[in-house]
Amino acid sequence: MGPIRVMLSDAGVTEQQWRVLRVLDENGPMDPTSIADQAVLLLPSLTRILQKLESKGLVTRIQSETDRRRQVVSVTPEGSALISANLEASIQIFDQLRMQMGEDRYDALLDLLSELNDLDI
Amino acid sequence: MGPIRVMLSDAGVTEQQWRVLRVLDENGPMDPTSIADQAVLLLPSLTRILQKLESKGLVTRIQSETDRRRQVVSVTPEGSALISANLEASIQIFDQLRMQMGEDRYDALLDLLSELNDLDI
DNA sequence: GGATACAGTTTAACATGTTAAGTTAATCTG
DNA sequence: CAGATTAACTTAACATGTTAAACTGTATCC
Repeated sequence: MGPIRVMLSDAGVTEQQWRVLRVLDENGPMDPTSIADQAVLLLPSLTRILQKLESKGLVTRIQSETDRRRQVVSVTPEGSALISANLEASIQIFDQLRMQMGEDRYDALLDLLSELNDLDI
Repeated sequence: MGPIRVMLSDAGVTEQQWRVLRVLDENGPMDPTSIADQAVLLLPSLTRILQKLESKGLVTRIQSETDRRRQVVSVTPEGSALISANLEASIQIFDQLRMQMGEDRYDALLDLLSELNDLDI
């Protein structure tokens, strides 16, 4: 189990749940479609993840008033606490990986993966 | 659904099942641990995949005589037929992707992913 | 204004990812 | 040689990936 997963496992969330929390933390309240896009998740996966996060009390969902098909997902104080308790360590772990691979190669990898993802083959 | 998945779906196998078949096709009969290593799959996943492939009649498993913990997995004639019926098209699809990304970038991506995998973070 | 198409999510079903625990056979050690 | 350890898989349990279908509001268009 990689160090990230160990850390998150201790915190009680999975990698994908963590990713969703971070996206919300960085962008503020937003709708599932946008979250899925930024967290690189398909909507059916996100649906389940949001249900889990909601049952854990880490996020809340409210129906949009203007368009009742649409939701707005927000982080709860508990969710914020979990994020700030782990953000620093999470960043350090990825920085360490970046150093291990070499910054250039690490950045190149992210670029290439992003390019591949955009090709949507 | 990407073109590879479309093709394999028509053939009745998943990407992972296809990967296992190709590894066996290239190396001949081999044991699950080696297959898992070459196909980049964890053993529990491979166990289920081999069960599926066996139930489809695409591979057979026999217990090793010298070490009865160990198995030897082989492709059946039906498995070979499926491989030769799809190998050419499969290669073309990946060649096309390689061209779309540019050979250099495609090769670089494979290198970097392999490097990341070896770091086993 | 009602049938119809479209948008945003959710459900369902099946396959794999991931970790821990279980099983059986081989090997090591005192 | 008996008991402990290791090896090779398998099972189990839970989470996500992936595709198709369903569901519920909104917008459209004759």
